Amino acid sequence: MQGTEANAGSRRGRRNDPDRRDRIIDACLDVIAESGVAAASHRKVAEHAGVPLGSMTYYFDGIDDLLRQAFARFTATISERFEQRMASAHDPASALDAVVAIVRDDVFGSSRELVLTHELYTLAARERGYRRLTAEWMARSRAALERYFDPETARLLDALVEGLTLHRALDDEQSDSFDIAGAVARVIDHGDQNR
Amino acid sequence: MQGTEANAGSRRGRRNDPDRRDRIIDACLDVIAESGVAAASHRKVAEHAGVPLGSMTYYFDGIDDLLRQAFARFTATISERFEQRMASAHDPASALDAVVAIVRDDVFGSSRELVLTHELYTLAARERGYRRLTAEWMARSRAALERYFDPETARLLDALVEGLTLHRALDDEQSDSFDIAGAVARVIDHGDQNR
DNA sequence: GTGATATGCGTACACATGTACACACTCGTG
DNA sequence: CACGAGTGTGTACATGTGTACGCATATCAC
Repeated sequence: MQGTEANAGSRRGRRNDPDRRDRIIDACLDVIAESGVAAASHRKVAEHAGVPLGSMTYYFDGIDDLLRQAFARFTATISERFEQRMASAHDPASALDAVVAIVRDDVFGSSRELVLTHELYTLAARERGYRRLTAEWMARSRAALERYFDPETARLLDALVEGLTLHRALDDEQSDSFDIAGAVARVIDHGDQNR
Repeated sequence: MQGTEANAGSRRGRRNDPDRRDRIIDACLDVIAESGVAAASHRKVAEHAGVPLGSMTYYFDGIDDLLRQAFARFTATISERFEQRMASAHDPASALDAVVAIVRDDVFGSSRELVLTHELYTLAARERGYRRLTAEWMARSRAALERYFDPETARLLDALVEGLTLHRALDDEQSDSFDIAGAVARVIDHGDQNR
């Protein structure tokens, strides 16, 4: 149905020059962040990446493939960074600090990641394929949190972070003065933070 | 720049038959829920609503106008329902029950509202015009919560609900067994619930 | 040098889109 | 009955889209 030839995937050229592939994926994420998934056309991405249009279908099996790979890279990058930051913590208290710092950076940092995240969420809310990506992402961040908190607290923390980020993103003013650390502490204080 | 004629808005016909307008908006939301904002074209919405293509530009000033009005109706509907449910509560405890019930319904109910919400969030994350909509929406739900909880708790609750909904939407399994009531209570118990 | 083979790209094509605009049609007024 | 203003629609057009495919170019064995 969707592969035009049965053996196309593995035979049609070795797909050299991974640098170029990477550049295309990066450009794709840039375009999505700037103008949305809907605007991420072969032509626009190609122009942004400085590659000819023909390269698009050469390096990727259609635009769906490109989008999927772009978001896969995005979630991988974010997850890695999250795990790195969490790994530098050595007890629940410093883990909390790390969480707060991450929220801060996601919130005050460039809106690029925020927009990309929402674009992915939207795709995931409708298509199961992308939901695999978001589910894995969430699982990884929960796992990182569970090194310092019990599972229920970890889940709650994760949800809270998500919600706070959302609120900040969708409300222009208002949230500036919000005390992130206090909110997080309030969720934690109550529970029994173990291990 | 974007109005073709200066007086177009108020003069070009009285735009009768509001029923038809409404039907188009409903159809638009249906299409968005089913296939996303990107797929909500004049033609598809027209077909879905059972109106000719020409009606699209007749009743709305282009597709942006249609989308904006569709989402405006969506947020208004949701907000009203939320306020109604919250109004039926008479003390913090029953208000909590109402919140839990709403989360349940949003989570287990049809995915339509969930998908629409994400589509709107995505738009809002990138365009200020839609952010006005989401900001107002959030303000209304916070105000409803503040009838029973102090502002900080209300904000936290709101964020938590948002986060939980998100998690449930983006993770196929896993969240089934999650204890919503417990999570909400945990946020509340700690704080001083006043008024 | 000479051919062969894999790599990469320019281009064309069928199709979908938003929107404008000329045309029917209705209906109330004289 | 005549007619004219206003309501609503069919259609055409310019533009942008994904993708296939024929052709150029580089690389390498001999």
